[in-house]
Amino acid sequence: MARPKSNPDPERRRPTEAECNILSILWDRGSATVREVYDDVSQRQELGYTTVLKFMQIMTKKGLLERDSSVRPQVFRPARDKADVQQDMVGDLLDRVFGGSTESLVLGALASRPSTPEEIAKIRRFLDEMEGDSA
Amino acid sequence: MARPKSNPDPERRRPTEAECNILSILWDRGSATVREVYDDVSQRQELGYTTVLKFMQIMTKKGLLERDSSVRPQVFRPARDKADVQQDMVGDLLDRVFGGSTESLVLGALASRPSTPEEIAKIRRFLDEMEGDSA
DNA sequence: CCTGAAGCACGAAATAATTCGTAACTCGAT
DNA sequence: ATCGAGTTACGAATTATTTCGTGCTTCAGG
Repeated sequence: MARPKSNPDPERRRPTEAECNILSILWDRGSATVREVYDDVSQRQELGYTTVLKFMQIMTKKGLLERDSSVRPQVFRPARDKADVQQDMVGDLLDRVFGGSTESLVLGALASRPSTPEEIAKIRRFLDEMEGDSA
Repeated sequence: MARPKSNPDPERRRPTEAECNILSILWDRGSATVREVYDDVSQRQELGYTTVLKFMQIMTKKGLLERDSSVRPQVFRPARDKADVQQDMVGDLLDRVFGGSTESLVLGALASRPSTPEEIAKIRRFLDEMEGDSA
């Protein structure tokens, strides 16, 4: 029963919640050993060392991370640019929850957090740039 | 092994992907029977009737839907406002993927889709309103 | 009242995600 | 060469998600 859904495109795989936590750290550091990621994660979450290791192994298999096994404590780094993945994920949410309406999403984002005038100004500036390019 | 994570707050549960599909329909219609949701979903996805029913039962248990069993084909409706849930979900993504940076998210959203000048104008108008309120 | 089509509840199977334990491996200090 | 601490691989348990099948219930038409 329960025929599995057709194998999803490995390139288009979105990181899960736990994977996002690890990716954030890797994006900040550029690269890191399991121990380094573990120490970082541990500051806000109780999680075993081997759990973090396992995640990073899975993520490597999924193509989210790359691994350098030539050095002794092996070093991992993100396989994709932060901005790329972020864009994929927001695009995903856009389709799944906001019916593709960018305004609704932006509106929701702004409403979900108290935004400072500086942030608003930055967004405005970005809108200007967009129009400048397209016009 | 694998101690389960502490039971998540049922109020703060985010709908899964399949649940989002059904919620979208319910938000559009206001309320609907399983048959109606099934007919709608079926137009773009091959999915059994009882599958849809099961989802809606689970969603009711999770508090995402409310059910009126007093009428014959029972009628379901969303338990929470679309805007509320959307806001929760975008807030979630904001924290998990964008490090809480609203500009980054908005920027990513705009970059992920070709936006029309009309959309940009609407967003700008919304920014105006926000500043008007807070100032 | 009887019956068949539609509705509904329940359980179960398959996959994905989360979390460790254990055991094998590696390497610098003795 | 050896030993112990840190590293890595592997498998397994548990929960969540997705997907139906089966069988009971209900009600409108005869």
